Amino acid sequence: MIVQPEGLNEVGTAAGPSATAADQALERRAIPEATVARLAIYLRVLVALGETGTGTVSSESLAAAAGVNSAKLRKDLSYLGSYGVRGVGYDVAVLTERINQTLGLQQDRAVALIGLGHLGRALAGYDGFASRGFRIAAILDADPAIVGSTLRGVTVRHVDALAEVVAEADIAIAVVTVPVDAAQDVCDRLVAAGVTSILNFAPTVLTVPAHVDVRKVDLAAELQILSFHDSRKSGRADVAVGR
Amino acid sequence: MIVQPEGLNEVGTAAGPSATAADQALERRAIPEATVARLAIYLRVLVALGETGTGTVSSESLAAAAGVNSAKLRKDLSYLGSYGVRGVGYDVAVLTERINQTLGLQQDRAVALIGLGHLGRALAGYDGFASRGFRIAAILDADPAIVGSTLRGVTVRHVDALAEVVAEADIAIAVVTVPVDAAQDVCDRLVAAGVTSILNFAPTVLTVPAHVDVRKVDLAAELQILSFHDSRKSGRADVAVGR
DNA sequence: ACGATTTTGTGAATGCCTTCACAAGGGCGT
DNA sequence: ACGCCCTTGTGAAGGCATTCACAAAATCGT
Repeated sequence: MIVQPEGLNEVGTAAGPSATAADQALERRAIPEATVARLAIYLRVLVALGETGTGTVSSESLAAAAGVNSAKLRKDLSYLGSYGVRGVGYDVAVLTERINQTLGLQQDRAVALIGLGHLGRALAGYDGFASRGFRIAAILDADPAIVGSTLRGVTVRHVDALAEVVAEADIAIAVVTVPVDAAQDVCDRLVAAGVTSILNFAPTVLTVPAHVDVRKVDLAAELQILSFHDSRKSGRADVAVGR
Repeated sequence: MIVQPEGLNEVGTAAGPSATAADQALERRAIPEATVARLAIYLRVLVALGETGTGTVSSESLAAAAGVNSAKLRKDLSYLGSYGVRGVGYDVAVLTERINQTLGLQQDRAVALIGLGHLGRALAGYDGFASRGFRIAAILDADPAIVGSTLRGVTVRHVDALAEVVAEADIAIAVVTVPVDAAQDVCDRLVAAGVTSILNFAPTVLTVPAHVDVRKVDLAAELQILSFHDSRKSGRADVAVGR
């Protein structure tokens, strides 16, 4: 049972009902948020298929591998255009490329990592970022003891130099792993420096202007959601207690 | 989960003498998945308010602090019963307690952590778990070099002992931070051992029986979603390239 | 060349979630 | 006590997202 609706993450983009005809032509139909989230999954499966030498794949089997039903997958892909062949399926290489393009993964992107605690270090060492075109171009922290040290070829800078660092490396995406108390402040500075996308691991709601996207990863909340479902399965102890 | 048991969907309105008191106490209305995810956020805000000594809070200000609109918040809370006072607001302590109860957070829960790489270590050291009633009761890894060492008072066991460890500590929730290739195998073993809720950090789709809940945290996917929105903001370079 | 077979792409139907808008309820001042 | 003001709780409406189900391609075998 896969309990994961839209859950915690929300992107606040007001993509807008006000698209011009030119925009329409250039952009195709607006891609639903739920579809974007799944494209990333399809992409991973496609890359894996490509590595095994698979040339084409049907919506049925691609959907199975991605854990969704095939109608949904086909509808998702239809937002990208018509890239399948009836009676055959999708060309793995072509579709991979098309999704990469749609997600804007063709250029590699400079990412700043703010906060080098346990989690920050773990993320710095996570191959999944680099291998998908996200290059950690800057690491910032507030602790003078680690500023100046080098991690994965990147020198740790002080968070007070945030504006310069962001400008130098042309950074648009930041990953925030600072303590809760510092999160909104760091966030404000990032926004002021021109960052437009933030992945927030601090367990707090960040307030940002409308043009900035925030996605939140909230580990404790994830466990609490599991706890909710779990307590409903086993005996309903909570109900016995409560009125 | 979305089991949707009895047909109590159409809740009798305030005046309606519909369900018996016993029914109310046992079942309540089914809580939408989207609401459950937000309860965790409300809870965090409420706890913070409680610490500042705030006694009551209106839906308007609680909603603002949680980053949602007030109608949504009120509807969410209405699934838990009627705990507000018109003209006044919600009692912070009462509501905190009620959400804790709903999420099944009154008992503390034993969690197993499988995989002690960078991310696993970071999670082991994360206070947010322990402080919310999730006790890391077991740590497992496949590397003989670290099996036997102690982390945060817990001795690392070999992943082959998974079944015994789960049984000993009565574990229902597992956090999986093993490499992709090992994830499905570990998952299968967890399920066989009786674990019913899994938080998966490995970037792969886990296949599980219907009675098991899986939630996935996919860091690379999060960045890709940000990338999508980002590339639509800045100049639309991808569209210029692509057809 | 053509029908059988496969699989896509998509209108239509359905269902879930959010938002609106307001009646009902509760406290407070006079 | 009474009326005013505030805020909840919730029907109803509106929007998205998912699922259904089938016509429209495209291949393959004969």
